[in-house]
Amino acid sequence: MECAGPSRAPPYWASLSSSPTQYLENSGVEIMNEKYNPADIEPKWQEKWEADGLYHADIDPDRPKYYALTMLPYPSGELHIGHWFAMTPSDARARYLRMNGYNVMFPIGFDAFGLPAENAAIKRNIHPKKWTYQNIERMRVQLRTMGAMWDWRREAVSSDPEYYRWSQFFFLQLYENGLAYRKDAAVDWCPNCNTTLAREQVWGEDRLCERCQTPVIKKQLEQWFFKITKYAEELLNFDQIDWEERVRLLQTNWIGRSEGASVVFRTEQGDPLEVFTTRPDTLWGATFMVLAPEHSLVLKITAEEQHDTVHDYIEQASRQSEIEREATDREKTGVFTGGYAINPVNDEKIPIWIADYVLSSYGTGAIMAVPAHDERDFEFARKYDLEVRPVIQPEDLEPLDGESMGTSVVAYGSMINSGEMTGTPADQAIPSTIANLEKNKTGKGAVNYRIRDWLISRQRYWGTPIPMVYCETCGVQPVPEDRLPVELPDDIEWRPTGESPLKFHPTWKHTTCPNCDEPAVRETDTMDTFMCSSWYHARYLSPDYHDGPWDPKEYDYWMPVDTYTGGIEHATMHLIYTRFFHKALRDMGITEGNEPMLQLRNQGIVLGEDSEKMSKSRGNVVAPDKLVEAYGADVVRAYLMFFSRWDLGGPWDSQGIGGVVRWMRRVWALFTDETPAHEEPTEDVKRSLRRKVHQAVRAATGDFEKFEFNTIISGLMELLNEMYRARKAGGVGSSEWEEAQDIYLRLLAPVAPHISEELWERLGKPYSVHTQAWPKVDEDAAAEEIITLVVQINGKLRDRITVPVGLSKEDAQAKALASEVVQKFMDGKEPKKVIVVEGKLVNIVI
RNA sequence: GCCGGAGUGGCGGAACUGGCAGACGCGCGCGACUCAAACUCGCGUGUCCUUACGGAUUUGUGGGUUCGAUUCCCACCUCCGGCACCA
Repeated sequence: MECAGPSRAPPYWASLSSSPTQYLENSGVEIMNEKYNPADIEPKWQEKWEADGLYHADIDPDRPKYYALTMLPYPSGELHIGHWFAMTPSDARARYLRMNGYNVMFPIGFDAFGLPAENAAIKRNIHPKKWTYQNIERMRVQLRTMGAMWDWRREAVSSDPEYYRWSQFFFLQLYENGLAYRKDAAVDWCPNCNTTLAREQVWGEDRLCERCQTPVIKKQLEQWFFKITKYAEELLNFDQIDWEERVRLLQTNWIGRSEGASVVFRTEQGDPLEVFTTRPDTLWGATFMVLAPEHSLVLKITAEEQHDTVHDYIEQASRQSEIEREATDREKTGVFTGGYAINPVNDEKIPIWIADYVLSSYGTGAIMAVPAHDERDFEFARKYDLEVRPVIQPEDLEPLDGESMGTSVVAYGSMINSGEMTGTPADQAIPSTIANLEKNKTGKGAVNYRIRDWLISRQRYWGTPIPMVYCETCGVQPVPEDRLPVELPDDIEWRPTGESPLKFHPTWKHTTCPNCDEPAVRETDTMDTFMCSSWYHARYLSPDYHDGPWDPKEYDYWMPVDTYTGGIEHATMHLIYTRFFHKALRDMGITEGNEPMLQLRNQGIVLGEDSEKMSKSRGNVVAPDKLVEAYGADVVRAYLMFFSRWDLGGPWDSQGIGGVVRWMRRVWALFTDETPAHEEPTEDVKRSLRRKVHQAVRAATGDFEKFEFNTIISGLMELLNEMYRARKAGGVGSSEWEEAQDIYLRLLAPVAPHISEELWERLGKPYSVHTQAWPKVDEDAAAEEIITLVVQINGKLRDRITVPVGLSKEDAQAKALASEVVQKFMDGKEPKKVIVVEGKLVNIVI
């Protein structure tokens, strides 16, 4: 193999003293009857579970259902360690719930449409379909090595015609309900992906394509949108779901609700000119208005003598956005239109400007400019020498002067220079102004949202065709439901031209109008793949169902999703789309309930050993297949749960996994070594073992509920250490020992399904450990009888005393004061105060 | 600029409701086994002082509340994430 260069990180096993395989072979524990060799047991059990249908989940009205869902993978062709990190703890938790009596469904499938397939096709001249389905084949094999409890009968692949036919069906439903519409607009375009993007797919200040990190540009195009804005308010409500705070915040910020007022100004020509403002209390300070260059009234209001200037500016603004995204310097520019507007609150005539700092896509595309109280307007006013008139006087500031102020004042305060409203105090200013506007019918309280409608058109081949037809006489026509699916043709040429490849197919786009039967043309754009993933959780329920997107019987039983797990990077994409989709379909009577997923938890990212994001070019990619080969799936699963907090993720540590290898080997050794005890265990040993076992059950149960997988593993490690101690003290063979073994394997089962099944069988217990009940805590057994009380003097730890549980405060105090160490530190002084916390400590204040 | 999160040993991390900080693991040190190594097992391992016994100190920094603060409050510093001409 060729060396990739000096910056390449060593492979993950390089720090081990030998190759992974040797590492395992050399590690036999002497006392064991047989070495722990995952390769001997893991495939064996995987085959048996599959043959037995152990993880099939079927409708069972007698058991509570539980729908556990992990985000479906994109079939890139290589299962990533990130997939393992996301999926194996989710699997463990699904198993835990199953052991708790739930009828748990844990399905899997593939998000199979998308750009990488097409890019691979262009690069390597392989059909996107072939590439995708080959990858799916390979990933099915890889996924099986996890030993997860997938119900493979539920597998759905979003690029199957039987799947996307229903994506098309939903498109039509949205269309018919006025939630899908076509609009000519300035949209985001990725010049590398050669397609438009949804606003959600443009990231950060630099406006980079979410997929390829290329700066996006603006293009004026006719595109399809979904009216997600209609649901903005409802999407802000998370009352019915248990989603992580950070996701709720991301979505809330993304939706960006602002409260204020809409105010209707009038142009000189008498046209209403509506603006949105969050500060109606500053209305009297509006000294000019600004329209976005694209605003529909611009040409009408432009005065004769300003025509050329305005025209040039519009021209320049549109060219600028086409060539380059927003200028980095951000110097505001604009021109006077020569037109004027009348301020409804004081009938004042103010000039109308156009400027590109006003966005056509937010609010009404027009603003009232109040330079005294808005930073942007202030900057603009000073640049073009426009009037600055303060109308709000904050209490703690010197009286404001428009001529001399060096910056705008955004703070609240009492109104000044505001006609009849002058003198209104801060807390009244906004509501009073709104009331006034409403009384005069010149405005009203209003709410605006930052979120934009979801642009779903993509100029690429490998996606769901948009089921619409354009007819010269009848216009835009939906494809009738009974003619779905509109299938993708296989014989296609991929030309990275920036236009949809379907457009260049010789015959595909030609069809007849569903309305008049005359020749018509198909829509050649395909849908955003987030459309496919907005409803896959429901297709999983019945992937082979033909009479609808899903079998209503299955839907009624399984929905909604009880727990959804996946990456947080989808917070403002998939996770917001899927909520919108569900709510839109609910309003059409297709889905039930207000939310598709009740509980959401997000894992962090596994970084390379160099703490950088894993990437082929950095050479820091950890390949799960190699890890499984070297250590076995159980070890990889357990290590991924153990190495960090699940919600945080963190750098991979190839040394650290050794600790989990050792633990698993010690588990194996303890359960397979049949050396009889040499001595009888004391009652203390047995009692203590039982206590530790039940305390461990309590801890593991709580940790599963809280998604704290790292402490589940550490708890199991501790319990194992405890069992080794008990064995040394002669515990083997007692009934307490047998209970400990039994419970240990049940606790281990969700985490390490193979070794626990193998050892369970070796103990002669009935197949399968995975259908056993999760152990119940015996509170009496878990209770402590003797505890250590901490004795503090002035809050400093001075002594520890051993006392029985339930010792009275008086006795605890007496016992603490009697301690020799305490006597020494008290130095003959009398205690001023003694605090006794039962079961915890005694603090003596002197 | 706005919104949010996080700072605990050499490292990943643990700590119930304000009550023994550092569980568990990695790494490191010493020892046993071995001709030797690896593996495995045992012991130790926050920092400083002390030969030792022991003591002091310690959860980003500075304050506050409290008998007692990693935990609550205030201010600040650093790092991370999101948004950003959103009126």
